[in-house]
Amino acid sequence: MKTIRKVGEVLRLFTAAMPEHGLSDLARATGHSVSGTHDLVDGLARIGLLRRVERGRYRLGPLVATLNRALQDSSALIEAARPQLAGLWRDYGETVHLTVEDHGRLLVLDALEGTQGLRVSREVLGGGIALHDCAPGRLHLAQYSEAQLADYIERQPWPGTKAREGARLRADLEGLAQADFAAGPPGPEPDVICLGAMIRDHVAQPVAVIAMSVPRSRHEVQPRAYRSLVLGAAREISARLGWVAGPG
Amino acid sequence: MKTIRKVGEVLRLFTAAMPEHGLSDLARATGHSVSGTHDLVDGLARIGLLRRVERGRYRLGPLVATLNRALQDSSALIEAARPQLAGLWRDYGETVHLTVEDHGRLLVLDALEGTQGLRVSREVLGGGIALHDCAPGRLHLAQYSEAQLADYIERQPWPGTKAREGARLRADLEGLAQADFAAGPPGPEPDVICLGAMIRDHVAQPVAVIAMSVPRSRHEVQPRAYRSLVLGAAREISARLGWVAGPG
DNA sequence: GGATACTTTCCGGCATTACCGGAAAGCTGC
DNA sequence: GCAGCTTTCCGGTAATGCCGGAAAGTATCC
Repeated sequence: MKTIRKVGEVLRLFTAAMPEHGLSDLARATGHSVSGTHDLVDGLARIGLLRRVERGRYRLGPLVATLNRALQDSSALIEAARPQLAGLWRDYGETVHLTVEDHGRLLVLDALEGTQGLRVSREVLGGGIALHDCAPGRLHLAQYSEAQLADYIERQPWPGTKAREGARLRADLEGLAQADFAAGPPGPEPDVICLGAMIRDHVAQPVAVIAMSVPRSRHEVQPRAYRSLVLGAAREISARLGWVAGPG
Repeated sequence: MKTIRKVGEVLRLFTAAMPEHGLSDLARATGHSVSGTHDLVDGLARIGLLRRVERGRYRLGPLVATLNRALQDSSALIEAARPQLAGLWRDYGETVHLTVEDHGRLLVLDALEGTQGLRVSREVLGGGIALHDCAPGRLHLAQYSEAQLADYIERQPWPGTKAREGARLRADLEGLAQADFAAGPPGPEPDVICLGAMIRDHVAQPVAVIAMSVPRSRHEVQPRAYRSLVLGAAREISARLGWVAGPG
């Protein structure tokens, strides 16, 4: 894509030492015509990668900061969650994940595999597992609007009637949005229990799920303790992101 | 530019909550064909605005961080210099500038105009003043290689022979590179003295010039004091940028 | 292992767009 | 007011982007 190559050429001319460039400077530096370069930088200014600071002079624009914030924030979310993930992993030796929802699928941002002899694989939430097939995914689905959920159900390759499966899923999701917690076997793994708790940001928006996956045999011994651990870790992370617990 | 508009569309889909996207997700979200979207994201990956993390999945790429660093660093340079600029301005009430060199011209990154009744305008270093016409500019020229200087001289619209003017300029620049200081009237302003000192970074590279502009009548009273002030401010800023004074 | 289903990758033809020349406009200096 | 330079604007044309469809890759199911 020649145009995109030119975009790269032009953007790279903006450095800390040379934060501002005139039009003819850019044309000369890239070897293109002035009017062609004008069309290009005007286009970049329209999308926000550049901004025009005075007649014919340009600097890097707000989209750069926005994209970098997205880059940093996703890193920031991982950084914010890391202490609790590492804490659970160190103290309990179980497999832990940090997940977000991405177009109807689960995306793992961070994962630490358990250290005990009998452990759950970190891949248990990998490979594009369907949201409804795991506790973190059901928590994400619990945040969906009715329209989003209907669309999700419509796109599932279910045998039998979708209406029935959909009703069953809706029943499953009932209450999860408020409890901010879900637990159950992931996918076709009856001997694993995966517990997930919702992480919220400074405006109480759900942003991610922290999950712990445990062999059922260990979970059965003290299931309420596991629930408290995971919920507690999620609250600590949410607090770090600016969430303030309400009266509820 | 339709391609650039698409670039903006696609890049904006990458957020902290959705840092990774598959190809068909991007195509669906933008309404373009899968193969067309593939061409586009492949192009963006080649220039570094995106990066391919696994087959058909993309995240924001290193050029975003690089451009943001350029955005931040130019801000960082202004931030690093601001205390000294503000200090000189507050303590002495004279006009101060922070400048960089930009394709054979002086670029003002920051400026504070003097507060006394008789003051030098902040515009004195504005309007694309030629480098050789002011002290900060001559300091920038002093860092030029012989080839760069020859080219600069060649491009000057001087009456009379360029050889003569060029020789005169070279004589002017002699020693500035080592002294890291220059002073003199800017442009056609015999009643103003502009003093400039070079700011260096952590690898001793010249990055900017701090300049103070003073009515000649005040400069004449204690010229060496002004020189020390400006050089001292430059050293403090350089130290903040990681420069370590050598034995020289 | 083969079939199925889906996504991604690749490639060439064609419609669309980017590119540029040149005119008009803007700005500065004399 | 003129000269010299840069930027802005616009339309014609050549180059490129866009996409359809085939091939390749991957995962799941039987």
